[in-house]
Amino acid sequence: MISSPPKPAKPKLSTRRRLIDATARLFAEHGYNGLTMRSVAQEADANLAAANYHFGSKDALVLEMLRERIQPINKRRIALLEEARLRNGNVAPSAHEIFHSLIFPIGEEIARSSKSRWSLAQLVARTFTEPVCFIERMHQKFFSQIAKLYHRELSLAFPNAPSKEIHWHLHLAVSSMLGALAQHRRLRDFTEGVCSEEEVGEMINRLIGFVTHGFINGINSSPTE
Amino acid sequence: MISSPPKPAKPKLSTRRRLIDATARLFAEHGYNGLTMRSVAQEADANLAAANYHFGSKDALVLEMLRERIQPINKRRIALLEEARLRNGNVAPSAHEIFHSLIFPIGEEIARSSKSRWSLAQLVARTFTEPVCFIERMHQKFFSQIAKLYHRELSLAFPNAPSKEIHWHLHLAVSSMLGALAQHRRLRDFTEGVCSEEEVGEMINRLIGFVTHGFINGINSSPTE
DNA sequence: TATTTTTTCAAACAAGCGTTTTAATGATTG
DNA sequence: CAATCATTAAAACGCTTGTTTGAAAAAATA
Repeated sequence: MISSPPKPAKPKLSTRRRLIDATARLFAEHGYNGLTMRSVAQEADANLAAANYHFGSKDALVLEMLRERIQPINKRRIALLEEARLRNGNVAPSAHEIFHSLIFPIGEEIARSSKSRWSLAQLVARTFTEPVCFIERMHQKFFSQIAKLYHRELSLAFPNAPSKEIHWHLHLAVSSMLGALAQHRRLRDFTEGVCSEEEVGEMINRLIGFVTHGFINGINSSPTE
Repeated sequence: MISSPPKPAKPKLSTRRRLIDATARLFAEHGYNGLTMRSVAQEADANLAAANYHFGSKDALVLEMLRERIQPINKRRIALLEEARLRNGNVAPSAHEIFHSLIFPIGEEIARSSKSRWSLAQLVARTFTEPVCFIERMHQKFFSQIAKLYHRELSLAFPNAPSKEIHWHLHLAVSSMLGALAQHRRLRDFTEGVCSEEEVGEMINRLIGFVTHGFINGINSSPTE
């Protein structure tokens, strides 16, 4: 009897794949400086030299991980904006639709990556709070055009609002989103156990409403151009 | 002719003082892991061993710096709340007054520390985003009672709102505040030069309005108890 | 199967880290 | 002045960091 070779229950992913995933987990939890090549190797069940072999350096490894994680979110944002535009018959999307398209894709990704649920929230937030300068450069590369896009979109939704006011309140809205993502893991402690981190959907929906109202009221209570 | 001994233009502050100030600057800029004892010594123009001599360890040094910087802000918050209560004749302060008391003291401190203006904003924000666990513990120690106080205050202002809703939206408000402080230094980049980090007062006032409206609308558009 | 090419592995490297030590200096007190 | 204390200073400690090396193993190609 020729037995087929026993397939391992877990067909091991490629070393490269495991390295990137381990990097994402550890970066989200410990930040750039707290992430070490040795901890990545251990978490990925790989050799210490593997990461340098596949990516060249720690910087390149983290950069590749961030690119892989962030780009799908940005593409989804643009798709949702386009959807809203079509649904309205080429009329400018509302503030709520705009901020929905900005924030909702993050909730989708958090829900998709079922294991270690809200680590992606931390990851996105850490991208903005990390003091390491090369990450700042990366952030600019990935987000500056998105920022421009949303400013344009909001200018269409609020044609009478001065450009500077839109800049100000978009900045506040984005900052609030990042703050909420970064603080999400402290939700239970902060609320004395009343609210749970499990309710990611709740958080995302409330956050969308929060920044939408904050933005609208800020724009309306400011001098028109 | 006996000349009086030439007084140095800058009467050097105590080593301890210089170490704490240098720690504040470097912690705000580089975070806990990016701050090294050697960089502190250099920034403070002191010997490497001085920090260990005066504070015992890196942890103790950072902790003492945070305590010194944060406690005045919290005292001012409580004082402003008390002021509002007296002004209203013991009637519960409004949401705007409550969030004003929460956020305004930070703007005052930023304005007071004229040099390196918004580094205090980063410092406060970093307290919440640092992954190092002992800082998390410190945060809990300093802020958990403040959080309880504000929840109580908001419950008085919105007697019909369910406690959980107040928890949720207070969390969002605090997260927004921290996000805005953390992102403040990117204001100019984010807005393509339209808004400047110099306008700290502008930022604080807009932020107070932003979270107040976000909070009120969030509470009002949620089911009453 | 023989021969490249790619990937893994253990070991070592120099550099930077927080901390400690020991001696020298300065200030304070008797 | 002498003696005690607090502070500064330079050097070293053990440890961890990112990266490199050279040989072994695996995979791919011919």
